[in-house]
Amino acid sequence: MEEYNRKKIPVLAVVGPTASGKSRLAVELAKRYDGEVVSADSMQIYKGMDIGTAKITPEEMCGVPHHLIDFLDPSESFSVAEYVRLAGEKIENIYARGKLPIVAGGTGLYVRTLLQGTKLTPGGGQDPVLREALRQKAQAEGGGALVEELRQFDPQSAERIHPNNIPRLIRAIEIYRTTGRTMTQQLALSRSEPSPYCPVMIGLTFSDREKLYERINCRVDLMLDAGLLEEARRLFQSPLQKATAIQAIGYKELVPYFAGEITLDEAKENIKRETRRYAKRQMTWFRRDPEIHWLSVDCPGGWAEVLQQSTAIVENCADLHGKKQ
RNA sequence: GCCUCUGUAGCUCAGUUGGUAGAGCAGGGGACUGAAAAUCCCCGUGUCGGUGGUUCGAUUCCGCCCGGAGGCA
Repeated sequence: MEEYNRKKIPVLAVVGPTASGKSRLAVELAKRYDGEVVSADSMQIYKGMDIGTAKITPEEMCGVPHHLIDFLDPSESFSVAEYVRLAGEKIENIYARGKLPIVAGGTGLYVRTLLQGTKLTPGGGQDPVLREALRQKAQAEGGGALVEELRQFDPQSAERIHPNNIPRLIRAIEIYRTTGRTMTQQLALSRSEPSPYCPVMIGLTFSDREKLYERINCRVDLMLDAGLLEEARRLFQSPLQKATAIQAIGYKELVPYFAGEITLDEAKENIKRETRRYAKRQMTWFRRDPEIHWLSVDCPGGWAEVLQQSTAIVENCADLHGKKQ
């Protein structure tokens, strides 16, 4: 077992809800342990979306190399599969150079899929035409119709996915139609190989949810002050269509304001509310993982204590910091 | 000072011809394998302002007190 783990790549991961200080902690730990940061954030990948995604600035990076940030045009779509592939390459490369890979980000799906070593078949079946057809079918006949269609070949998924969750139903059908494999089979297949990583995870949280929300509210105000409106205007000038970027909180809530349908204050409140809900969903995602070492950002000892605890966690894992001897 | 209206969930309000109450929003919990900052599921006990009285029983009726809003002086 020990021998087996040796082969795995040690990875430090910093997760948690938005505005909890992940980026900052990742940089601190990278400086201390000669690491490089691999972002796990589905929106910070986009160029030109800096303020609204709270993207780390070059100054804040303190010279620590950051990967998978700021490299894609907002009109391009992206997916977990691409993320896992790119992040895997980065991690291997960082490790090969004798440095510590630090995965930091709040996109639970990305973090889990990457670190669990989920195997996603290359080119694994996307069919925009089929998607559209299924979407129309759902609209005309309801989600139940998709459930029935899915039941024909994948009764397990038909049972598992709620009839109202149209995108998931579409995806389950799409997998089968394009690969010949059912989603159930695909899930089993993707878990068939052990993860190539040996992750140590630190989760940042708040003992008091209100504190988190105050921080979020405050940060949204700062974003507006920093020029979020201009950034959003620029973003919506380009044709985004169905790109991932239009889902970004902080931007999509401004659309009705630009259209003159709501006031700026209303839009601002909407951004705050959506961010709060997002943070809650992130917590749900990460809480489920028993491997995470949780640290409270609002602990009595403050940031210094968080840092101290974090280093204790790293020191505790020989693979992370002792690999160079 | 007098008169009228009003005080019910964090907020805005329903409601109970007297048998201790329910919507929307906010909020909470959960799911999550190719758009995930997305998508979806579940969750409503609160001194019915306080205090006396009538009553088998009061949040509901009556008195007084306290807090709002308006009107007359």
